[in-house]
Amino acid sequence: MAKHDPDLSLLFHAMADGTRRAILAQLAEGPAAVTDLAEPTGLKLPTVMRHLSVLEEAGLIVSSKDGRIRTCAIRPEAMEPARAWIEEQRAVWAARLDRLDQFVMRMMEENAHDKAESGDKD
Amino acid sequence: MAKHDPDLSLLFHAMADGTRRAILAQLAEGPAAVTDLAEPTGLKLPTVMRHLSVLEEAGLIVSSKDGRIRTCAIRPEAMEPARAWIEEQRAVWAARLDRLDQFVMRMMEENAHDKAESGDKD
DNA sequence: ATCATGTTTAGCCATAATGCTAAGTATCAC
DNA sequence: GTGATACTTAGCATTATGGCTAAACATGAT
Repeated sequence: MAKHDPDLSLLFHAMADGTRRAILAQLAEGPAAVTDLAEPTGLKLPTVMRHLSVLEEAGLIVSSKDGRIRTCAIRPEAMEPARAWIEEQRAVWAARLDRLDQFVMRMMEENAHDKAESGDKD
Repeated sequence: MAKHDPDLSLLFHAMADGTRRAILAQLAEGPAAVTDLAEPTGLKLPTVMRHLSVLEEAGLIVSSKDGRIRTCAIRPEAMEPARAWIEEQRAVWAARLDRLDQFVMRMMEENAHDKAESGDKD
């Protein structure tokens, strides 16, 4: 339970941009070259390059160069920590609700006992 | 399939900060007042207030004021779109792998046929 | 060798994000 | 009312982000 998890911050930050999510979505369909990734965004190449390096530093993609073409590929397993963190919050919250539930149940039972002791004839 | 999904950007951006994730984790255990949320962070109140408003604008928390105390509570269902987006990327990627699989299978079959036609005697 | 193609680097600009302090407002306790 | 408590607002400094252009570099085609 690290208080500051830089990996998670990098991950979420990488996914927090619409352009980068579009790039990831495109790469989910298959590897692509930098130019092919840039075209649908309508942005200039250097700008796209920067997005790509953010994605790569977050571990969400890998890339390799063959000749003058750099091919990028998604690494879907890199999203797992993000998914897991979200899941854990849900789990903690659910556990708390369970405790609340049990608490309420106990209160209701005790209340029933009290009523029974003080006379159930009403 | 909106190209630019501002909600998702807000969500991921809100979760991209360690302090905010710590606050969410604390709130998963139960509602808390602003001061109680500020204390473990070591940050000043105005700074924490800002983090809280980022979380609230993303829909991740709600808050209400009773007297001079503002109580914040998590809204775990707000994380669902983020979880769903991650899940969809995985699904698209998995579907692509399936297609690749089938492609390879077909290639292998055709290759087998070719060999059979041109003579299967080794 | 020359030229087109596909990045890559460097540097600039505008805006947004994260922290702070100082001063304000509202409520509760006396 | 006075003072303490719990935010809230305003404003400022620093750094990060997201876009651009212009120029460099590397490779493939002629």
